[in-house]
Amino acid sequence: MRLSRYFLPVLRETPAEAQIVSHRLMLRAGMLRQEAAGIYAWLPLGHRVLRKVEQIVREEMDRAGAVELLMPTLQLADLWRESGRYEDYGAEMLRITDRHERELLYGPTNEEMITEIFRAYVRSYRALPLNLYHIQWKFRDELRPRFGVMRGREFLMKDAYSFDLDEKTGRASYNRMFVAYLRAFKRMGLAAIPMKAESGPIGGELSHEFIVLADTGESAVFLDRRLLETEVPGEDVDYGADLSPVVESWTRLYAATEDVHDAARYERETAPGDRLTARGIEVGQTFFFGDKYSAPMKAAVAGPDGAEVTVQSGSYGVGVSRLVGALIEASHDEAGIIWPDAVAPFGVGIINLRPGEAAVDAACEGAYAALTAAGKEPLLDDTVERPGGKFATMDLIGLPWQLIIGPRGLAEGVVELKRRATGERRSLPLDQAIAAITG
RNA sequence: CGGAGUGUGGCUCAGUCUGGUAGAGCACCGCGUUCGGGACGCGGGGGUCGCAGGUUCGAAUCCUGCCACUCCGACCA
Repeated sequence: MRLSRYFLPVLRETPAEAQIVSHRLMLRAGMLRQEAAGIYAWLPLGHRVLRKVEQIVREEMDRAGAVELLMPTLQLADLWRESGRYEDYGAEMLRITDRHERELLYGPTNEEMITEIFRAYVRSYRALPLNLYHIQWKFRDELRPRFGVMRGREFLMKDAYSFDLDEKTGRASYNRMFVAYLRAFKRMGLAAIPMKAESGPIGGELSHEFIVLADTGESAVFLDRRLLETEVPGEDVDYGADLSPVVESWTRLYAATEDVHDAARYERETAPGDRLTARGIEVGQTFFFGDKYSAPMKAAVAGPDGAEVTVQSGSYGVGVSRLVGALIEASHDEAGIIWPDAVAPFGVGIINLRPGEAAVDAACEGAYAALTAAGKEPLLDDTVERPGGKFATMDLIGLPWQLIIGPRGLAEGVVELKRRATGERRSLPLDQAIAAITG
């Protein structure tokens, strides 16, 4: 992408409404525009990151055997009356009436709808286990939206739903999602720790919150620091195998958010040197809730003996839009965002220090073509502007690499290569710089 | 929903107390000089001052009502 043809409205000053660093940086870096309290337009740069995060989640869900579909944002109230949640959900649910006086709602989650879809088609235990997921916008009319995309009212969520014949296979499905989450967050460059959770309005007894550690996190967490070294399965993980040893390795050490923290247990189960008090951001939650929805909504299949069996279910959410904020909270400095490679909106920023000067333009175009061909998604700053602004903008938007090309360097046969994360700068010939980036 | 606060050009804000021709910096457009880490000069465009009533010769400013947004708290992916 050429910056002169792109849409990147960066701000030099911080909009007054933004209090936390991810919100400030998203607004300043031209990623986000607030349209109403807790409702945002994702501008091109933000949209690219959102899509990358979404794609990593999708790939790991698919790898774990989940099957993607897409359910609507609007749902019929009648469906929610079946589960009894229409009244339970309260004012947080956005309720809508259509022209026929039909009661609708903007979905805050999709347990009811997926159960309705499941029961309409699945009749045999042979179709199990089944895990269906979608990545769709949700709406929860929060009392007080805040922290930008971290607590919006409208947010993009991946939600998966597992269906199994019995509790044992249901727990195996739960474990597959647990491992998929470990992998997805790791790929994004995040340290996300699963912590035992209360299940809240979703229901059920087995549940974990996945918490990203960041100094600016919204809640305090207490954990055994050895969790930071616990291994995450590689992409060759066998989802057909028993994954309980992996889950066990992540759940046997103490880790709790402040609302469920048990100080006495913490002292009993951790050595003083292993205790770590930190702050965290919840980016995902897994639930196994048995027949909480399948029983009232009559989702059952014929078992091997022909008798009808109510299915066992779980649901598994990842806050995709929230993750973009969490990534920034976990990785930034005074100058701006520092994107982990896997989710960076562009792989490398090329700064043309003298647009219009033939030799510089030619070098930039050459680098642009080579990096594009190598799949590095370069963003070429070919705008005519003060060079200082170019450097600050590139730092702000946080691309992993910066390739700085100007007449002075070219006269000596070199360009400058900067690694955003470390600030390391090197002068070297263009072809070597490209080789370093494409690694 | 309890408490506190803010609405003035795209952004940050002054002006409101004490009513009298809407301002500054940044951003934007033009010309020129510049050009290697948020340049400079000259010229220019852009705002029914959140909305609606009211008071007044005259309202961004005073009064009433409403709306939006933000912060603290309780609640939440």
